Amino acid sequence: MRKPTADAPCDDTATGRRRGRPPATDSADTRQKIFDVARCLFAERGYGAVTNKDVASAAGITSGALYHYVESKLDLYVQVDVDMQRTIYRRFQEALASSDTFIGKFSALLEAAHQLGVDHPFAASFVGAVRTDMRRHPEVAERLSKYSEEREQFFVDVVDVGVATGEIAPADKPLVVAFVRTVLIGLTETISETPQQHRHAIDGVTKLLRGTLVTAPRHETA
Amino acid sequence: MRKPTADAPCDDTATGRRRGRPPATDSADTRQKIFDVARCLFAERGYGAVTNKDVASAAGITSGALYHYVESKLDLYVQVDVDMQRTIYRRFQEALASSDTFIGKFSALLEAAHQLGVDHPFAASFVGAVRTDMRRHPEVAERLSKYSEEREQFFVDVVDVGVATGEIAPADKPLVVAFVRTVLIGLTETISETPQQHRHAIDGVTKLLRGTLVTAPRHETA
Amino acid sequence: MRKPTADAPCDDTATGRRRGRPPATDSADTRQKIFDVARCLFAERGYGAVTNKDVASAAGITSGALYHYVESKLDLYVQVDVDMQRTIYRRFQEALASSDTFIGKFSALLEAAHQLGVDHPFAASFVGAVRTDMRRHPEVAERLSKYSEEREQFFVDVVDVGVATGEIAPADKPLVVAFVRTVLIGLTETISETPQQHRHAIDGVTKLLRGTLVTAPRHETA
Amino acid sequence: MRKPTADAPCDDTATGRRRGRPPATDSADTRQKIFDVARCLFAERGYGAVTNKDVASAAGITSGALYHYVESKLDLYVQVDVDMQRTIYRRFQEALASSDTFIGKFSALLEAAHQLGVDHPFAASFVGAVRTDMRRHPEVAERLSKYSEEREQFFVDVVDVGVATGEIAPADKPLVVAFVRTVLIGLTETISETPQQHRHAIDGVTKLLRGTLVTAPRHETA
DNA sequence: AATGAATGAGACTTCATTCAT
DNA sequence: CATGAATGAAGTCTCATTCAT
Repeated sequence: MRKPTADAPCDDTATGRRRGRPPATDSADTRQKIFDVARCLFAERGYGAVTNKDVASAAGITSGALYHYVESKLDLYVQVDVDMQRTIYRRFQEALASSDTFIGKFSALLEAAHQLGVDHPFAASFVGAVRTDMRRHPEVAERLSKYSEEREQFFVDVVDVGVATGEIAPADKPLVVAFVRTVLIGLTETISETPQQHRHAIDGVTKLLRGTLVTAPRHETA
Repeated sequence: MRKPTADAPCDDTATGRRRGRPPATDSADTRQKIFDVARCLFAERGYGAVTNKDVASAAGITSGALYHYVESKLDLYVQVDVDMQRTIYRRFQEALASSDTFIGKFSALLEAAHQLGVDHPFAASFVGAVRTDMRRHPEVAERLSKYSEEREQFFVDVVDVGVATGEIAPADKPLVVAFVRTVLIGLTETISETPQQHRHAIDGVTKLLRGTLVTAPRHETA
Repeated sequence: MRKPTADAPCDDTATGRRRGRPPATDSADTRQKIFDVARCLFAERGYGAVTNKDVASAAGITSGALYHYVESKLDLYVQVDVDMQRTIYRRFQEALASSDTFIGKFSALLEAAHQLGVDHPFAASFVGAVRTDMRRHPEVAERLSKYSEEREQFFVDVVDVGVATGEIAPADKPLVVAFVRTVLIGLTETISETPQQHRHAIDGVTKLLRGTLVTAPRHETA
Repeated sequence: MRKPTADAPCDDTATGRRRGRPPATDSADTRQKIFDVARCLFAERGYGAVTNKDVASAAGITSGALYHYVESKLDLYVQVDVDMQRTIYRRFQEALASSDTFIGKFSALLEAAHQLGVDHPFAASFVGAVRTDMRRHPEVAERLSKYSEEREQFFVDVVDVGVATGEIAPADKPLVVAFVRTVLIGLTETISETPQQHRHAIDGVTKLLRGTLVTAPRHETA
């Protein structure tokens, strides 16, 4: 069983090595290492600011050797993203299944997002990086556009439940969709900061939804 | 009066200069043009993906001539950011002054953010780009870190008002700070999309704060 | 008036130089130098075996500076070829105009080919290199295919004259076309060797056409 | 009996090995396959544009395994060439023995060249590739120069026969040597095209030698 | 005999920056 | 003030070759 190394910081192991095949090498290990460090580096610095050499030396190989595993830097990025999607969507689907109401589903979603950040910090911030990289690099956008469209539909589906249960007035639907989207994007963007702050943000949203975060001021003045 | 060009898309071509060399090739005009297009380009593609040549040719000059106005690409970025800060903070201070309550101030803040997006679309998304670029490019972070710290304090100050007015329980303060921050970041990230969606997100937050966006479901099931 | 430097050997001038713009530089001179050395190097070693650095340092610049003059190595190659076509076709058209018979035209063509080799040795052998490079590098073939089709038609046109004058039996037309083509290709391939041998080959063909090169053996034995 | 695979196109894919590891994976089979595909690939694209991986995968092995059979890419190329020389010279010597006159020998030579092209199309165009590769790659030239000198002597020997039989005036000897060489090179260069055109070229040369290809025009005008 | 992981040199290309004019 | 020629560092990618297995 291969241990999940996703949580480790992006190592920068550049061990000098001689020519031919290194002894005791497991290809699957190297592949895993590459994807782990790539996820981490892309999450932190984005597509453009990460070089092949960065990835390779963090994975303990040379940049030429990367090409035994991926066809190009873009291909590496895409594969990392596809991996992510799988992980995230499984968790999110489970979260959604845990309740029948909008508030329940949305809270579970936030909770899942938080837990993902705890379990796989780079995975979560990679998702934030992707949105930015799609705007900045046309070649990334082209390859990932189909996935991002799926993601958008996701928000709408959750809100539709709220309309069905009566929690949300049909006229408010666009407002809630936009709100959900804004909050999830905001959370994604801040996930790489302290888990404590992230926790706070989620609790804030949850409390606000239940109407217990903010009350009318003692004396209205404006 | 120089017309505000911030709203124009980042021209990617020198305007077809009719009638030979324009008589009013004023250094100030060129300077303004450079900053306008730089703001726009940096907002759309970030620090790393914009080249000096992109900026220069959109401003109608060559990349060598840029160095008459700025010391380096980084310097240009920083100056654009400083310009932004001034514009934004004036508006935000005005917004804060318009009310004495947390809800009032926060709503005004969101309104100001929205209006900024309408008046200067690139200015607003530039702010979002800066946060990302600071994470991705250490040299940017180093130069802009002092401003971003000020920004953080801003959120805290607003929430402190809510604690003082009794709208926010002292224990909830970190939750509200985190929430405010998350929403504002989420809004900044989505500002470059349709104004309508942005409007919806803001209205959603406002309604939610007032407790009229989401209600308990007709029949609780989970 | 710029002197034709095409005849000079491919210089390998690598003068160390400091950063910015070098003093007393004429862009047209550098451009001319680049094309001259490129023609020469491509002629000698072909598209694949010539590096940008080879061309650049022979032209006295760095390989990055090449990109002020051409968009890519392929583009450089194509431009050199286009230059060549012009020179060659002007000469060949003049040669063809000098006579009304097939033998006259063909002899004049061979003479023009020889003179071209004397005047511009690299130009002529570049043409030979092109045929090979088109076979070896698909990207070259794609860009130059239209020119090479024109060239083929050329041979046919010359032979058609011979059919019209009665020098060639209509049934022999394909044989003569193939012969003309074979000889011209053979000459192109050997042009980079000594001019004396080239001269001999041309004289041999001419004499053969006039029936005075080879006679029946004194006593036929086989 | 191993079937001659020289006529097959250069396979670019390992044959789908059905039924697991073939029992007769004979080292000699693999060796033959390597040389066959190498000859074909080098003939089509030349030394520089063929990679070890191209050869290996067309032979159904990996590029590392190539090194069990040859010491280097250059070594492979040289060995293919040595193989060629043997085949070609045997045929050419047979052709020369079939007649005692220059015209007879030269015609037989052309016929042998054509037949070689029909029997082993890649073999013949490989010879053309070698001449080019020797000019383009010094390392190739160094290894093959001794063979190419032998080849040159060959032409002289044939012509000497013609001088002895009186078919060629002694003073014309250099012209005929150069002509023979030009034609053979021209034929070699065009052999990879349609056999029909090749046939035409040879018939054209033969007819021309016998004085029946081109006659004086009906009315001389120039 | 063969694989396939890995190296290291070198290719093409981009780009921030410098500087003579 | 502006151009545009040029550098040099760096980035993506290719490839001949080596070698543990």
